[in-house]
Amino acid sequence: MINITLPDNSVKQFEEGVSGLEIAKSISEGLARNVLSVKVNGEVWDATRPIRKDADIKLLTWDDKEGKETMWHSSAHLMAEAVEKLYPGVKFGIGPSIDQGFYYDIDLGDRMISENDFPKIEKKMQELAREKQTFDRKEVSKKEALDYFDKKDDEYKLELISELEDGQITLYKTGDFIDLCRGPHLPNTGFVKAVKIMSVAGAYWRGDEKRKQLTRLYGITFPKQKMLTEYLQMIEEAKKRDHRKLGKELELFTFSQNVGQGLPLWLPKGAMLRERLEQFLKKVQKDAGYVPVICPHIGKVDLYKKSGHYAKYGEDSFRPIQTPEEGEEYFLKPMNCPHHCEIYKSKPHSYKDLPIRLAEFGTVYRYEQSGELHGLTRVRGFTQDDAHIFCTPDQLKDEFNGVIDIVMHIFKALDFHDWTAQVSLRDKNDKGKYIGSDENWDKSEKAILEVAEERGLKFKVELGEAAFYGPKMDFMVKDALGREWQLGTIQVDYNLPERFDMEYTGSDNLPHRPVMIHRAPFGSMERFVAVLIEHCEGKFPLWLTPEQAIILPISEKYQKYAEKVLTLLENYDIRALIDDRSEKTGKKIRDAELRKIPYMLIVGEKEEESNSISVRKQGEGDLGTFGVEEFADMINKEVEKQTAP
RNA sequence: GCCUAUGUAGCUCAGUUGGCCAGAGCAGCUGAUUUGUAAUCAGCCGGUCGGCGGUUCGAAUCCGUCCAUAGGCUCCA
Repeated sequence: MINITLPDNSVKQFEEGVSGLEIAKSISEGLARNVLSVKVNGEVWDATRPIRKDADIKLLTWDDKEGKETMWHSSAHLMAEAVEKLYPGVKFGIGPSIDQGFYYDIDLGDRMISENDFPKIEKKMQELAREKQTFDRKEVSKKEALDYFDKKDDEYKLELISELEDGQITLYKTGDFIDLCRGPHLPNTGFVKAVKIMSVAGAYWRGDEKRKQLTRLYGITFPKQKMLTEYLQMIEEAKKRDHRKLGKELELFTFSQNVGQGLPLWLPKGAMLRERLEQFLKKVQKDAGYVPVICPHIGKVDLYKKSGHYAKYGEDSFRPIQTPEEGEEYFLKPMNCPHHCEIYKSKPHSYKDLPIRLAEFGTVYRYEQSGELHGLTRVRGFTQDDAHIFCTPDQLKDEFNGVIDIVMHIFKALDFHDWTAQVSLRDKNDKGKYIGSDENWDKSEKAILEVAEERGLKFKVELGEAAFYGPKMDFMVKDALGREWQLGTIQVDYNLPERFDMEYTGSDNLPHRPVMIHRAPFGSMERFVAVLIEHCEGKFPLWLTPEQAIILPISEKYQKYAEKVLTLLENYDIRALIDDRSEKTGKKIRDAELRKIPYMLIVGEKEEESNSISVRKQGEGDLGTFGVEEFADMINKEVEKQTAP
């Protein structure tokens, strides 16, 4: 007999070799029907795998993250089995579970799969699921594994096996399909009740663009049909928040094929919104001791050779511009830092001057690959809310903290809660990717980690994600469809001060090297506005929205009164307009609701007589009658509250 | 850049065995209506069917190519 400890710390005795599934059955049949896998001493196992020693266990169901992973990973096998039956002779790469579902990378040879083929794959998967095939685990030697996949001529599995250690290789067999796999898996395929192939895409083998491109099939499965329906509905809802759709509908920005790919055109309403964001940050920065600078959009190629950017990105940039005379080449600036370095160098500095914080909303141009462009989140011309802080090594930590303060202030004013900080460090095994001394890297990486920990930030560390010149902390936020984007960024740089030979005179009267911090709390105005649109579904906070109120006269008779109200509101700095069309009030309300204007002010006979307005709030309905000044005060108080530090 | 799709009026979308002057709703314009909390009525205007080339007696429809867009891969100073 062995002792099994359940999550509630109760201990039960079972025969040696009992499985998670059998333990579940001993508790209740209902539970047994829902157990997908089992966590044994912290490791997720097949629910059918025998447990031979005392153990802490947790039975995993759909409600557990690991339960979902088991379901989806097994579904990847199920899909592979279906594909192998429908397309005999195909070879398989990897097939993991992901955040929402799973995928499998497949080498189809000369054949191809398109969306039209999804239904028959889904049908086959459902057929196989109904057979309740078991996932049979088998521990094999490396040689056995290699022999099997060699016979199958599957070079991808062979490559994976060759990197594994002998003695820890397992195969899983489902129906006729045998796969190299660590597991765990479902008790049987019957747990999969709803199946949907989501999309097909090309994916390079092992993420290397120099290697073969395989066909990646994305899918998702559920233990209930209803869950699939709900999931698909949720995606449809999320699409309504897509900034590309709302940007068009709300007339914020557009693109023109004649201007070029990835070059956004800000329409008046979008521009007003963006300007307000910029003014907001400018004020915050002024209070935090930043000073403005302005630089041109081009700079000599030599400037970027000096900074090191040319060697790294020169070939992948827009081609240089040439002067009419021979010999001089200029780049469209892909970043502002080299210019700001030259500003620092325009005069000698004392340690008493530092820190110096140079800020600029600088528009930059980068040649992004065409397949990467995406609405306003990934573009070829964009404006960074950039600043460079030049400080002494001793000041680095305080300055870093000061920048985080600004980022937090912005997130609060815009009601962003769902962000994570990502600390990107270098990959010490990939030295060629980075420039600068190990000593400086170590120093700056340590500083960032200390700050993150001291502030108690929710952060994760990513090795190998650092910029080529230094480590960084990025603030990540998800878009409507769950894709993560980098917004704010703070980057430490010991490299440019070196390359530009920047100095300050210390109290010891000797020259010293300053440290540089690149930082952009919004990141880029384009991307930030995109994420903001999705975040608030186009219903911007009152302080930001281009149109705060719309006056709706009941009929032309009240046009004069509407104009009077407008003038009053304008005196209170409220952004309002009048809908003077010859339409019924219901129509005007409907249109204003769709334009997501926060307040609708209805004026007719009643209001004119009592010198008032009827206020309707977008999305909420009638708020009752207000005096105009009373309403204006209410609006201005709300705005003040939203932007308070 | 690569894989797979898509591209018809300002917007959303009909239009497939290739066949008369390519349709609808919304938006816009004109007129009527003078309107009370999510769509008043009528008329009108508006399209090189993404561009170019080809097959065909005939192409929005079939083929090629380029451009743009979407989902992914790679990349992201």
